[in-house]
Amino acid sequence: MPTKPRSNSPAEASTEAPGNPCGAASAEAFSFGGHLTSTELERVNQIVALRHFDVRQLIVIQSDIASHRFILNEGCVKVYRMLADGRVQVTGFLFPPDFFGVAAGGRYAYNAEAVIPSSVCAFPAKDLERIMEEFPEMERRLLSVISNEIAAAQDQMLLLGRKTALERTASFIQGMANRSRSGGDGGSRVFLPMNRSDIADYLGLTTETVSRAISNLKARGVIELSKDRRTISITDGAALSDLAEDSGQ
Amino acid sequence: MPTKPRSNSPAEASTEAPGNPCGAASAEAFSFGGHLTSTELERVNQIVALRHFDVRQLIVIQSDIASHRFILNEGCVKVYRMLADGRVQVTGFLFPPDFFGVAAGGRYAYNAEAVIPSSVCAFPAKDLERIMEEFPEMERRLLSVISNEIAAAQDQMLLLGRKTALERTASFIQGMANRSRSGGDGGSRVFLPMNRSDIADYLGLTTETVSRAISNLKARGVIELSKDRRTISITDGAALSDLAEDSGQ
DNA sequence: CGTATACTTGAATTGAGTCAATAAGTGTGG
DNA sequence: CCACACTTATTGACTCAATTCAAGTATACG
Repeated sequence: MPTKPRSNSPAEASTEAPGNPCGAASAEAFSFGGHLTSTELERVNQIVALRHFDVRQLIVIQSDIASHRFILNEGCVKVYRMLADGRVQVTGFLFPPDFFGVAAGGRYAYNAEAVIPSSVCAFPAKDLERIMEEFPEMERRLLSVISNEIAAAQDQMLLLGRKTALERTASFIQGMANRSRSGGDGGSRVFLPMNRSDIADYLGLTTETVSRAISNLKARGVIELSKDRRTISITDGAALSDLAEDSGQ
Repeated sequence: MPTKPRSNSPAEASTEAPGNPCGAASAEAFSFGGHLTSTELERVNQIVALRHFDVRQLIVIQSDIASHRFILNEGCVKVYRMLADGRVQVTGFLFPPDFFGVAAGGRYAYNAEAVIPSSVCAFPAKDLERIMEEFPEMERRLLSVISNEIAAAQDQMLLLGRKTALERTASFIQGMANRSRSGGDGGSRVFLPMNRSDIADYLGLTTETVSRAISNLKARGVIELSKDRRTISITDGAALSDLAEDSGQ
């Protein structure tokens, strides 16, 4: 028996709302809390299906017809683009209860792949659209989610275009810390579910450079690394912020 | 008298729809064509105001309260972020009839500055919101516009994270050519309203590197430069596409 | 316990940046 | 129309941050 049992059965993933595999995730993602009647919520539940994905399994493929929209229920997903010769740029990491599957011109705009075993709630795009027409509240919330996504994309462009390797790595660690903080976790301990190669592809660097930058931060006394090197403790948050240079944010 | 007179008076900008300074721009941007009654259109016109901006004049400032939304009526606008030490990343160039002024958390997520003398239609955000509640059609259209913006942002992340200077420059020229093509212009001649420094800040390079890349493309016989170096003729579109590596698009 | 995978570290290379000079284009005023 | 200044763009020489190539080490896993 593995030390960290993973949820691979729909039964386990649906503990929060029996009969609705995605209750918690969908409600949280669309900020329904109290805004939908049980009838309305049931409407959403009718069309949702829970799907499981193993590590490195593709969830959506760029340029495929965008038949579904998704909410990440458990795990971590990387969103990325690829050039013909194999160069990869990860444009974002998703955590529960992130929404994805946005399309441009009826087709998915990116690849999405499970970074660790993950489960997602899948909504047929057509059904979701119909429900959105009924509940404009939902559409407005989606607009706000996507607006934030644009702001994040612009931050990432600034990082990729103008920051040094050390600054990129510091920004990444700080960003992950902010996410897990809002997710309820204590604060200065950050778990990184993705490997160095995924981080490198997100930061526009190589694995070696990411590794060197992390070692550099460790040597400066800004962070500490766990034995498995996937958990980072921030020991000097001020220094990390300085390096990250998050001016406007 | 200058050879290319610019429209600096509201009167000249409102030729298309007398009494409504932004008729053409707002209708086109929201894809109303035929979908709004004259009463509804009038509602939009009531709240719009035309504003003029000189070269390098700021239109919106990052982190200011996002009181207005805009549609570019004439000219060209650069959207950018800046680090504390002055490093700049241009996240996009806007052309008529692009929409901008999207906010995250009630505040503008970026700076926007006129690249050439420009005019914009300004809508008070509150009024626009109210109108959107009345006409969900508009909101859905905005959602689609923003979705495309995310796809473009991801393309740009791939460019900034993984493409060489030559590939970035080729991608930029091809992107500008696509824009002006859809804008009605013939095809292989592209006018670049922005200077090399703005291009460099968009591509995550320096002006020198952009200049070298353009010279390289010229030497390869892919493009030709006009005397004023702001108009590019694409002489080998296939070679340009190969260099740009626009896999999925 | 041994093998595979992931990560780190070192040395050499290189693409883009920096610094510096030149060239071309624009605008002004005589 | 020309001379001058000013801005913008190009080109060259050198530097450096990050990549590439190459070991080496640690951790996970069967």
